[in-house]
Amino acid sequence: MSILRTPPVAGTADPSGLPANRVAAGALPCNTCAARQFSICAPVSDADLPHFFAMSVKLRFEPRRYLFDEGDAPRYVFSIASGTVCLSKALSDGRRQITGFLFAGDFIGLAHGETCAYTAEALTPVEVCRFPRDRFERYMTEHPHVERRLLQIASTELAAAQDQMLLLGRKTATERVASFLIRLSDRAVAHGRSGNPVCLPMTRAEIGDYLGLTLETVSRTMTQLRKRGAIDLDNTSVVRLTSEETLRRLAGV
Amino acid sequence: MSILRTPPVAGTADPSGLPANRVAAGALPCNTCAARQFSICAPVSDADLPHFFAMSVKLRFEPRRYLFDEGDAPRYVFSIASGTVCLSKALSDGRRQITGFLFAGDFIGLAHGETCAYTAEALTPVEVCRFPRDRFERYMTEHPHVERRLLQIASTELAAAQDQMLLLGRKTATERVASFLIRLSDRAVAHGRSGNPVCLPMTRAEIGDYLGLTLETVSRTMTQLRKRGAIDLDNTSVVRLTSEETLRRLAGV
DNA sequence: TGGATGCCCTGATCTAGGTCAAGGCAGGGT
DNA sequence: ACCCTGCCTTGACCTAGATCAGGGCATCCA
Repeated sequence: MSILRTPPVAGTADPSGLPANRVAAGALPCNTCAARQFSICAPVSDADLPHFFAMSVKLRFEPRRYLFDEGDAPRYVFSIASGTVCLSKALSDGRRQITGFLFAGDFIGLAHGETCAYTAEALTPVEVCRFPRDRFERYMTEHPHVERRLLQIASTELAAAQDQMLLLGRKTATERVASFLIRLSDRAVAHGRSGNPVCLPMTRAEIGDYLGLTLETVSRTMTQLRKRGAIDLDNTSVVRLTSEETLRRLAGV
Repeated sequence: MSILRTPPVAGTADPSGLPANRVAAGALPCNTCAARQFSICAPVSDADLPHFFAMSVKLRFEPRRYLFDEGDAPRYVFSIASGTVCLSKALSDGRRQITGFLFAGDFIGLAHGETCAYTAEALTPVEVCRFPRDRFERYMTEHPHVERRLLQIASTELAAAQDQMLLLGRKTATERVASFLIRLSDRAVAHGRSGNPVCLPMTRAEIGDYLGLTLETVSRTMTQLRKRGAIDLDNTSVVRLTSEETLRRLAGV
């Protein structure tokens, strides 16, 4: 696995040219960060934001780059500013399970023990704020609001994981794909974007690795949903939900 | 679903006969609770234990009783003192996925939103300490050590959930059953008990609902593991791991 | 302009595990 | 002593989805 790991590409997010962790308070990029309100930083007070921000470095990862790999020492935690990341676990023969797709506002760094429990890979160009794990934990200890927020995040993640177990253990291929499209749509709405033309910033193979199916089955199921009048494909990565009701029924509760 | 719900049976755990939440500090059942060191109460200081304990009621649930049901208002959180509980989610047609088996020391109450996200059912006679959710949260706010501990628990649960997604999405039936037996064995060891004759306090159907298989496949796979020399069945609910190495190999990483 | 590459779709065939059915065995009640 | 019930096992058969294979269509680069 770790052979596949590629080093991160340093970002250029701070237009001031100053080192990312030494920015004047008034010019904090956080103030214009679209992901802020959905992020771990949401409960950080304006007064404390410079201090919080000072712990971080903003980085950019190109598609197919790894933020970290299963088995690495967990030195950092991340908050996604933009782009799509997938988390995955692999078996030694190459079979893998994607455990989640993450978007702007999502936090990466839970569930690690002595080593990283999963791989985090950029699927699109990704911008993240990266925090050293130990400093982040110290900060949390001193700022219970942030710790409380992280507990909420963990709790939400856990509920999502349980939903996914139900999907993987008991749903049919049609139900899986329909559920997946609905979740993406609902998530877009929750983040204030349109839920209807749903963007799929991942390949059919990646969807398959998320849904416990092969890419062929994902593809076949998509055309089947199209023929049933539930969706329409503008191109392979933009899905219009022509009948959300049909889709929700096919998703099977 | 909620039709199935049965009311809890009040416990008789406190031999003093006093109401469970009014016990003298010196006589705290916590002091002799075998589960204490593995529980949410582990980080509670001895000095604070009476206060913590005063929030709780000790209850006993008989097999097949529900602690709560998917969709209920989440009024309580629980710490298991003894017995086995399963958490599950169901589809409207009856298919269900067990998302976890819980034992002495485990905490129940994460991952709920407005309503309970899953059903909790006693598989054996179960003793729990039950805390009102709101009082428990207030206590946490005032005792960061407990909140920190809950975050650790949530993080561990999340890692386990991701393992389970890999199992459900990508492992074969043999790998699933072998992984399951190994996990039970490892967990017993982690709790200071013997890892080798593994007890299965759940039925084949329940194992199937946990592993995304049918009870027939679980049964067939067990006899296959027996024929391969990996395990031996003393009776249907006690498994001896005759070759742990074979079993770990069959579990596939 | 013409490969080369990466994704996607679709058809033919295969198989792991599901479904259906029958029988065994232990424990509990009368 | 007998039945009933719940659980487990095993056999015969079936099917959803995997596997294998081929072809299409963008995008990129020489």
